Amino acid sequence: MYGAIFATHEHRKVLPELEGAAGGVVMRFAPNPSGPLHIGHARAAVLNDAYVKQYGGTYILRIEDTDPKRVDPDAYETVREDIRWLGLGITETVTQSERLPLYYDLCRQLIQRGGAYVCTCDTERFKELKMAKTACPCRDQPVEKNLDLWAKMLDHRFAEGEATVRIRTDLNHPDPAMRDFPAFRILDSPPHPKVKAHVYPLMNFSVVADDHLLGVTHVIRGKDHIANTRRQRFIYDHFGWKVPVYRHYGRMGIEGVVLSTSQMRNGIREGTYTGWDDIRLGTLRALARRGIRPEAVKNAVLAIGIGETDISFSWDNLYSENRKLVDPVANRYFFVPDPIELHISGAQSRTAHALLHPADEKRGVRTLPFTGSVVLPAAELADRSRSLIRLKDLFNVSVEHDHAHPHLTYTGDSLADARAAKAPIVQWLPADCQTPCTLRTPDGDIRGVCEPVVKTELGKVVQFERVGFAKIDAISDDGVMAYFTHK
RNA sequence: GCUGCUAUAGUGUAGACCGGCCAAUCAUGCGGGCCUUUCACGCCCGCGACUGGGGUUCAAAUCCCCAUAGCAGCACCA
Repeated sequence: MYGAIFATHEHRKVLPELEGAAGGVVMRFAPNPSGPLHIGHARAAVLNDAYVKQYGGTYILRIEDTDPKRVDPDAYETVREDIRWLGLGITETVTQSERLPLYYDLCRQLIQRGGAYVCTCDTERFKELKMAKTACPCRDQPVEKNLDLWAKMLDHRFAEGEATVRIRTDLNHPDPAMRDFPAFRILDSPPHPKVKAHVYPLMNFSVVADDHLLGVTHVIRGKDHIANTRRQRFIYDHFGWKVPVYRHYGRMGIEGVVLSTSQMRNGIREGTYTGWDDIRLGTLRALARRGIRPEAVKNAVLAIGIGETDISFSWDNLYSENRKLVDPVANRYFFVPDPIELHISGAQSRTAHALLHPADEKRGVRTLPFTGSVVLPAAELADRSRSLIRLKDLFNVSVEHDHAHPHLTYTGDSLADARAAKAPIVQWLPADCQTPCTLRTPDGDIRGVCEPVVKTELGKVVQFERVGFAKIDAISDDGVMAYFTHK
């Protein structure tokens, strides 16, 4: 009977079926190690994860680090941590920079098949030809020459920009983006942090190579990859490989936070942000720091699904998911923002007991010794029409405003009286039993005081009664630093 | 500009492939009520949408066409 109290009876929508998935799937999450994961990554990561769980199979983490310009050496570990936090069922991990020889070999095979050629044209020149649907001179070189040029590329006989491998597609393709797109490039700098190389595969090549080599059966990715899917099909066709099943979800707008890795990095360097977990950022670690549970992120993302429509991410929905998780477990405490200290006339000293959780008496109580004076939120006294206030778990007081100074007088213990008078029930703290507490919100810090026992909740999410949920972020001589989670 | 995708309440989502059971689902949000020593949780009630216009049909949110809007791609990034 008691077990039912916290049960959520909501039936979760299942994701739409994927064709050809009945016998199990092989899927992958393929981030680029340029920084920590954010909500946008979480969508791809969680959706793929959910399908692997739904059909059974393997879930590959593939680190796509084939662009040394966009690799942050720290991100290899950062990404792993974020994935661990999300609780993804990764069964295998591969790193593309360790697989360069594989791509080189496949490239040679593709050239032999006539599916690719080495182009030594100037970029701008090629672009003009492409727009004019005209072949560049390199396109008709014999296979032998292409193989020779490819060997020279690997031999570092070309400098950056002097040679590139292109996939032979269809120069008359109506979409210029499809026409003989590049597959390998030469990069003299920066050096790759993990491997010594100068010839790098471009995403469309390495992705096809790995999806095939790793046996990936289904790919869920954003619709910004639709053109890539189409390009990749040319490579599959050249090799005669089986194409995975693709699904492209729509663009997701996320308001109020910074998601751009470069913007975040600059902001951190310049001191605008305190770090990757600054609450103004949309990183998973920022959410974690604020007290958002990974399951809430998962649930919110699954509810969004894989629709192709562009959507805007709803913080309300995420908060709602998180509240369901956190409300049953968060202990309750008093936090008095903007406190003003007042003496209460006519009251005897006594000790108040307040439940740590209203639905679970067994968890016990907090004790608040009242000795004559209390602090109350200034906002509660701003309304001068209020004549009666109940201090939660203590007693009722009448309020009289003598000019700017409110005077409180004890009027009784009866909860019924307070209810009858429709008196607000507010949080308070004994004047001599409180700890400074800062509540950090996206709109700025709120200074106040909280119960001293909050110090025992370090790292946990609590609920400040009538204020909202907060994660206890740090304890110091200055008091408690709490991060506002949501109402 | 070229190529393509999408269009259901404030937000997200179901229904659309196989027209009728859809005067359109669920969640969130908002409003009201109940419960309650929190403005939390829970429960109840309510608000709120098929982008527009044509067409096909006995019947269209669902199929077709046009318009409009949004988005994506057109990188030697992923």
